[in-house]
Amino acid sequence: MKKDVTTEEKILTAARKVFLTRGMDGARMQDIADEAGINKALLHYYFRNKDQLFEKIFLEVAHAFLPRILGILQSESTLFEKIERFCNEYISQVINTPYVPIFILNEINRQPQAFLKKVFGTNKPPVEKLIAQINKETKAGIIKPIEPLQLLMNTLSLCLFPFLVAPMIQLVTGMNTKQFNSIMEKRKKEVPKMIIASIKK
Amino acid sequence: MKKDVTTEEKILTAARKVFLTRGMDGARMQDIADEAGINKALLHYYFRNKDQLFEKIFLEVAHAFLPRILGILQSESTLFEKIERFCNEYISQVINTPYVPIFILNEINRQPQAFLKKVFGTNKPPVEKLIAQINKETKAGIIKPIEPLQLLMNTLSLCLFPFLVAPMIQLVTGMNTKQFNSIMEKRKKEVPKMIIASIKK
DNA sequence: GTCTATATTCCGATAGAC
DNA sequence: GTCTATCGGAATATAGAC
Repeated sequence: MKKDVTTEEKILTAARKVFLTRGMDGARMQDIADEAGINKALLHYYFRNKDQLFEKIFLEVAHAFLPRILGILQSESTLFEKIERFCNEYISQVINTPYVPIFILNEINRQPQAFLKKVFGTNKPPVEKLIAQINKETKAGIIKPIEPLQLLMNTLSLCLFPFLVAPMIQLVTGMNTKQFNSIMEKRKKEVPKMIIASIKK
Repeated sequence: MKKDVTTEEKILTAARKVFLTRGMDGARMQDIADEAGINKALLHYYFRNKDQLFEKIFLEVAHAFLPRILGILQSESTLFEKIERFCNEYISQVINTPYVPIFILNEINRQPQAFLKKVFGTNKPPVEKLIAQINKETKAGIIKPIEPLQLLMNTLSLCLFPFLVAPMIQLVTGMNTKQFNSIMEKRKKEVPKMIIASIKK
């Protein structure tokens, strides 16, 4: 039995749920308290105010979500291998954290510069290495000429966008979450196939 | 000179801007009043309350954004032509209304069923015809077998997702809006090329 | 640490003069 | 139609008992 969850953990779990689904502006401290099975005062006892509680959740979520992308893209594999691994692992991950993409997206919109600093420090995300690789494989005649940014946008678009519109898709098609996820499982193979086909010589 | 903008128009313009960038929860009536150069009381004089003002903006924005998709997809063209026209026209449109996609996305998330009803009436979006066409062209041997939903997701993903992450892209690459838009201009040709290549026999 | 009760702030909405 | 002033409720935050 794991009955000894600390109050702090209960709060964080509840806050994660509420913030992810409602966003900073839409979330109410009362909702978080209810979800955690405690009262509002206790929230302030553990986390001074709403901003700090949100910050805690945001950093945790963002760090679990974003750097993982870069880890794969910076490895020593070939470009084709990277694309395959990325699509596969990232779709797996997002299946388990469905509300994260839109949450992150909204934070980027709310304050782009603060976002970048909080998530990557003062520096920008390190994609130079990947860009160099794309250019190198182009010159080597392995892939067709393509702007690295376009390739990156294609990959992220095809992996992430469906999750953003998942509620709509499920509503229109009548699918449940399980069925939707199995659609996304298929994309783990189809997306890299499509991308690689578009750049392979 | 077009100095005779009515107060109502000023309010609607201001409200559109504030709601699009901050969302329903994040928007303040005071912000809208400031943006319009009037005071709060006048907002309530013209539009009873915040909900009604939001509803007005939402319907206007959603109707300009969504049904246009279906218009193209329901026409009498071949599938390849539809894909080309859709990407071309939709990217053009979104270049002119950059905050709309994320705004729509958040509304879908806030209340999926209400959204569907408000935008498409009590019925669901009429995509049966398109699905039939895809299946027909598959049997005719024109395209490879593909689930219609996957094709639809691919197309929407590649057209829309880049706009959702535009703030981040601009921040990381140092591009301004004009430069970003020219990237999207290129995609008008590249995206349909990529999609068609993936299904052409 | 956890609660109840209360203070404080913010924001949508209304009253009423002009 | 437009304004200033103000109300009233909701949400965040604090005080203080246990």
